[in-house]
Amino acid sequence: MANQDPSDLLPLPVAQMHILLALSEGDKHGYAIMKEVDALTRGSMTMGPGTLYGTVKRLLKAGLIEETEERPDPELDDERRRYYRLTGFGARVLDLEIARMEQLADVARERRALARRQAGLERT
Amino acid sequence: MANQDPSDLLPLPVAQMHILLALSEGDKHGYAIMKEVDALTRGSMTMGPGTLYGTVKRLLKAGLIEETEERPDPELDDERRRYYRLTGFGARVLDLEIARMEQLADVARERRALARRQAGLERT
DNA sequence: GGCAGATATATCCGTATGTGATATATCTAT
DNA sequence: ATAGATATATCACATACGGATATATCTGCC
Repeated sequence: MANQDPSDLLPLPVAQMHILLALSEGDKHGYAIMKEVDALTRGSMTMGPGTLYGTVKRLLKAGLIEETEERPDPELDDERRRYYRLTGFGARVLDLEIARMEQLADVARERRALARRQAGLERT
Repeated sequence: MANQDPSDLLPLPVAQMHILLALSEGDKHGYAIMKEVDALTRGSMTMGPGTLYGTVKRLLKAGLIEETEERPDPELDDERRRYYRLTGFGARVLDLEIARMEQLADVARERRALARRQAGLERT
């Protein structure tokens, strides 16, 4: 799969970003990812099954995540589940995406503050 | 156009976000927006004409931006240009999107730091 | 005047991404 | 046993993105 330059994948589509983020906490199965995203965004972003399973497929293909055979405590397991794990490459991409968002948000906040100040002055 | 709840539009597609951000500095015409995005992202994101004009159309339709008849100094003008301006609604959406990105980036950074710490401990 | 290259807008089309609906099946608790 | 949550998967439609192409004007230069 000749892992290319991780920055080629930026900006990361939102759904991909959220899934990688959910997996950064530890291995998770699909349904758990869905609920995690829900919780993390306080319900302001609801990821349905269509988005989830479609995006997971893309992430696997791109090598950002991988399926793992490791199962938790068999007592707690549910054999229907398929667990996923962030790859090293996926983690690098996620870190870059976080940096991109921070940088963009910083610039944006500064600009908006300036614009508001100017709008205020105009009224004089 | 019955301006709905601005948070309904989140998360904002990347191209839309970048265009709104470019316009937050002041009115701009399409080509100038393209170059601004290029500059702002240090070339890591290049917005071609397809993305630009298509996205502008969507933003107009959604009422986030509007075309303005105001032209700068006619000496500096170029009659081919079409100028766009951020609407009040667009500004609100942009602010919400910035907040969303910041919040997400914060959570993400925290999680990644934690994950790295745990990866370090495992090696002991 | 004429040419080259940058500026400027616009559309087309293929691909990527996102989302609701539907389906199927298993698990859990009552 | 049966209801509702859990779990995965696919389909079809809609939206988003990006390269290519087209057309025309402007600007600087010789």
